[in-house]
Amino acid sequence: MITDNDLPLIENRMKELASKNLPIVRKEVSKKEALDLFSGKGDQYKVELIGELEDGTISLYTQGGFTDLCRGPHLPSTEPIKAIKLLNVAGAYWRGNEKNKMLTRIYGVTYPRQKMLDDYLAFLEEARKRDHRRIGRDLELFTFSPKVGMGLPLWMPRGAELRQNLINFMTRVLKKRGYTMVATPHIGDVSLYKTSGHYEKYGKDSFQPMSTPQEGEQFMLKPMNCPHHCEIFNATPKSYKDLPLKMAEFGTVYRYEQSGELHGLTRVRSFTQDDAHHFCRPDQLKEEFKSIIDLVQFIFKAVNFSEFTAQISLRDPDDREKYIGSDENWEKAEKAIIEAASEKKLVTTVVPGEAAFYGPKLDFMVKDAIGRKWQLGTIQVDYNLPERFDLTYNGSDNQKHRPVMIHRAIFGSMERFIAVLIENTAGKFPLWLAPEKAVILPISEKFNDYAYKVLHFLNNSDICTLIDDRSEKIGKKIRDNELKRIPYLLIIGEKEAESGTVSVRKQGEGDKGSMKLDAFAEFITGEIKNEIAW
RNA sequence: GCCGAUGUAGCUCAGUUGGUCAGAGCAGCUGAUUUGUAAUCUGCAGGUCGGGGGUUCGAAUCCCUUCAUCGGCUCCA
Repeated sequence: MITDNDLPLIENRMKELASKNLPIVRKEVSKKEALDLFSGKGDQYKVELIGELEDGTISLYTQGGFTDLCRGPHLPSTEPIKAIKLLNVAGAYWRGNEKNKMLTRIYGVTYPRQKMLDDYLAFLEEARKRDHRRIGRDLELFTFSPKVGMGLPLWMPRGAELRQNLINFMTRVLKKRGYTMVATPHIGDVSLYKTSGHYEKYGKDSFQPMSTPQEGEQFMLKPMNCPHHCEIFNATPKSYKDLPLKMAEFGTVYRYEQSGELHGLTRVRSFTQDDAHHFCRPDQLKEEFKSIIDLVQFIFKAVNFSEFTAQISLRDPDDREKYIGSDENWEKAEKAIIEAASEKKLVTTVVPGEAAFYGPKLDFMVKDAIGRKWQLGTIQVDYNLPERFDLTYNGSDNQKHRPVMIHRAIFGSMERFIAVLIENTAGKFPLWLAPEKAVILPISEKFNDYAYKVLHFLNNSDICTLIDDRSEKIGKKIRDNELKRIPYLLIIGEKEAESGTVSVRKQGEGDKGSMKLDAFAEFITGEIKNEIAW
């Protein structure tokens, strides 16, 4: 068994071999030769791989006394290998299938120069400081409690304020874009999810249904909002004039995740989606889809996520059993996504086999501090739920027609979005998102009266402000509040009290001079408007 | 769930081969100080060393087990 303790030994051996400047030689062999070679070595895994390769495409690489099966390419020799660091060891299922045996995989990096490796390791070190779990604790944004349960985040006051700022912003944007807000319960009858198909697909791997003591009704914790929204759609007759109908909810959902899957706020068992469903006519599908891409771009720009990637997830053509719905509808849905993305000039990668079981999707990913990609926004076309819930509208021909549904989330979930936001900003949130915009620092207790007047004035002006009236020296207060990443520090002493001003210090930038109190309030309000207006 | 690692006060960490080893700094509370742009001083309080079991005269230290966390794998409606 290999453990972390073995890594230095292996690393030294690698460096030793690299310094020998061994040539690495490629040789193409027949399938039979390859099979003979590796079965002779008793290498069952290589033999398995070779068995699936085409004769004539098999290449071997030899370095010193070691010969390996590999498609290549390889370095011409070990000469360029100058700097090696083995990072960790982890289990990995053979060929990525959890039904297979788990092998041991060693992760490492190498660079042609030691300086480049050092830079990378320094980057990893810096990235650890931006870990949202660490910042979340230091800035008192969120926490977890074993008593509440793993994977169930608790939003602390400052985190809840931040979260609410995002929700308020999104709500304003949605209303401007013609969405209507709804609200639905956290549980739903099992039959709801049987109708939707989720029970059959995920029922066994979910939190199990709870039942009422007298009636024996069966309820599930809501794992998604769409079935509830379908029932709202169904509650009143719909006309083609009502479409597209865009129904939005900040809906909290609960999903069972395996214990090893949980990860800070990015992978949790309870999370709040900024969920919405567009119910539209088939001919409106592409336009609706494009409008959502536009919304994603708008929101991501607002929070400075300039480096996102977009992925189109299609059905696995070799495994149609995994999916529900007709081939015809799948083809229509996939075509609509591809065309919409192309017409919006979105750079995408297409990945077969990654679709949801009911439809293809377009996902937007943003990286965390150490470069892991997380799915945030998602747009999914769905012909199935409208069938299953028998959703209809009256067309201009006075006939019943079936709408198409688009599921979409922009943030994805508040939890994951904020995690990525924290890692991308290192906790230095833009003013409009910051839990508190300013903190007042009186030089001494003598100025507390004026300081509290300032506090009340700002809070009454909808500028969330704190006061630090501890009997500490001003340098200490500045340090502590800088570390809390509060955007503006307002220093108040004799001069300010006499002139009705505040001395403004911007987080991370230092002294900005003094301003009249009302001018400061206007300035802050203006800054926030600038940040989220465009 | 699987593989590996980690788990000492709220946080960051010390604790030699098992034997006054339960400690420090920061945070907290006291008192003093009333301070002009990134750490004022004093005192106090805080931990059944993740939980449980075992080995031993004796366990934070060794073994087993369990829980949680971290890095991956798998999964992700």
